[in-house]
Amino acid sequence: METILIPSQGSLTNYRDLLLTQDVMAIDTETTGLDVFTSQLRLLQIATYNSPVFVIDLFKVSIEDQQIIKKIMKLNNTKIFQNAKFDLKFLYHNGYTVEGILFDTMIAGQLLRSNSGPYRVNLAELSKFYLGKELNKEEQKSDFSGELTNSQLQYAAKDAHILLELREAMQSDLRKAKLEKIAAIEFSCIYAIADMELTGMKIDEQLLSAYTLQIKKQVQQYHETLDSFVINKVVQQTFFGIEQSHSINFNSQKQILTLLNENDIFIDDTSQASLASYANHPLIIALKNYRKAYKLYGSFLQPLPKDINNLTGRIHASYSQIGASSGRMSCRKPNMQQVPRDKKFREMFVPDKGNCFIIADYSQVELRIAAEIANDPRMIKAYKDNKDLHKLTASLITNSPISEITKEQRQSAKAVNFGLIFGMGSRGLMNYSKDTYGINITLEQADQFRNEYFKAYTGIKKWHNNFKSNPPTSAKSITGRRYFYRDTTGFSSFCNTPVQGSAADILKIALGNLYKKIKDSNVHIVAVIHDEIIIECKEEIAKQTKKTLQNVMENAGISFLSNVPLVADIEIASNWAEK
DNA sequence: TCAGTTCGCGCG
DNA sequence: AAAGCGCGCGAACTGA
Repeated sequence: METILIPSQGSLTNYRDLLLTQDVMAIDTETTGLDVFTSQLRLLQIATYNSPVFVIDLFKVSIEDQQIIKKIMKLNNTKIFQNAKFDLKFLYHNGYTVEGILFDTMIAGQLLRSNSGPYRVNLAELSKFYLGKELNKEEQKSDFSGELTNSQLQYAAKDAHILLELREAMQSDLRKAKLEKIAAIEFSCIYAIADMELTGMKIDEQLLSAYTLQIKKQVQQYHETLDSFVINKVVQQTFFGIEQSHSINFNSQKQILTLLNENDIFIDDTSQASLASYANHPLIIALKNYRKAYKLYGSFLQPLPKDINNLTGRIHASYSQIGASSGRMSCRKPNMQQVPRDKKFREMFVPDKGNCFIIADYSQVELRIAAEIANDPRMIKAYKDNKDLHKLTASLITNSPISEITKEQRQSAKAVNFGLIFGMGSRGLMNYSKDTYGINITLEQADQFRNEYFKAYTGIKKWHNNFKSNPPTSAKSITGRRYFYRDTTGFSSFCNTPVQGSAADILKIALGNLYKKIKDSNVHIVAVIHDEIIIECKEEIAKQTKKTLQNVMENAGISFLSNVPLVADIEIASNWAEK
């Protein structure tokens, strides 16, 4: 492997034509740290098939060469990265716009991962597994902020160079496994995700601190209420000796259980399901209130300030593109996918001045997909006719006309639809009804519900029966994403995984297509929550952007769903709560 | 003492 | 035979 160090061994201007005519290039970067806002982009390595690897020191590169790099990055060719999101964020943040078709070896590794495949998808592991080559990882964590050693430069070049070979091996495996479609989908939305993380989401800090204070008080209040139920004051042994405590730890399930016993409540654990049997007991009510308030305070409000970036004043959450085995994304620091629905929480998330949000989510996308996959005639017809499936289900299980279905009945049917399709049993249904709606039904009634349900939805019933008689060892989503089940995987997972995964596939198609339409404008994706996309743009272009988003989302399933239409509910909003 | 696990619960 | 699924996070708990 030959290398050319820029600028010490020459200028890119000497290789201009060569570089600008490459159909395929592998790209890697070295940075002084992991955080794009506080670290610097130091090295850019470009490997191609018919030239040495260019290792460019961006601290020292000339203006002319910077211009050439910009042109290279904008080439509409195939660009190979290992974890492209990381490099893309740094490149964009440093003024290098990247275009072209991506091939991400990390994402490919995750898609190809099987029972026999590598569990980890770092470059060394992929190289070992797909090429049988050991990669020295010694230099990976080295410091790239000062003078660079020869070996640092060599390893940097090697990391880019190996990607060319790796892509060939992985592409062939993707083809063999019929994973090319889903790979193209995953690759297409990396740009969107990188842009989303870089853009971040603004939070109104004054609202945050005011609300934090308010909930903190609430926690104290409920704590005092709980205190009043404590009969035997607890003596706590601490590291420093014995301390008389006037209270018990209400976060401790063990201590809570003791407290419940003292108040003549005898249950096995303190989960919501167990508490439900005593739903009207003042102690249980107090406990539920306390837990709710404490959860809001401890899990969301109190830790949130540390996730606000000092430099941008925004929240730049970190998404894991294939975070769930189903194919869904996951999100952390903070997890934007679990921000409470309470108005007070979501209204803290706001666009910049002069901007607005456009918030869109798919209407019942998983049920639509289940209808398609299970090929259920009644469900398909309902969706084709744009009927309300929840009302239909309510009508079927209560044996009353759709026109007489109450709001509450529809709401319950919603849970029934989701629960029963994904394998919930009668007992589960009974508990769910009790926990969620406070509706006490007997096991027999739940059983009756279930029977009526499957009498109505014959396709779903057949689909289920097939899993029962022939438990699968693997499965695929509508785009061909693969699932390999363990021996312990059960019936409900067979029902759920391909449906949840197909919904994720469709959302990712939408993301990829959306990015193509907005990349050259000042429109940015700021959050994605499973079936929901939030974008931020100037108020003046809100209406047309809304149209774009809606079209992209509703058309995303066209090549994979032939029997059910997709519907996106969409709103222009001045904060996240307005939906 | 501390890393790893479990519970409970927020979201879809 | 019976069975909703997928995450991340904080706090408590466990085990060596």
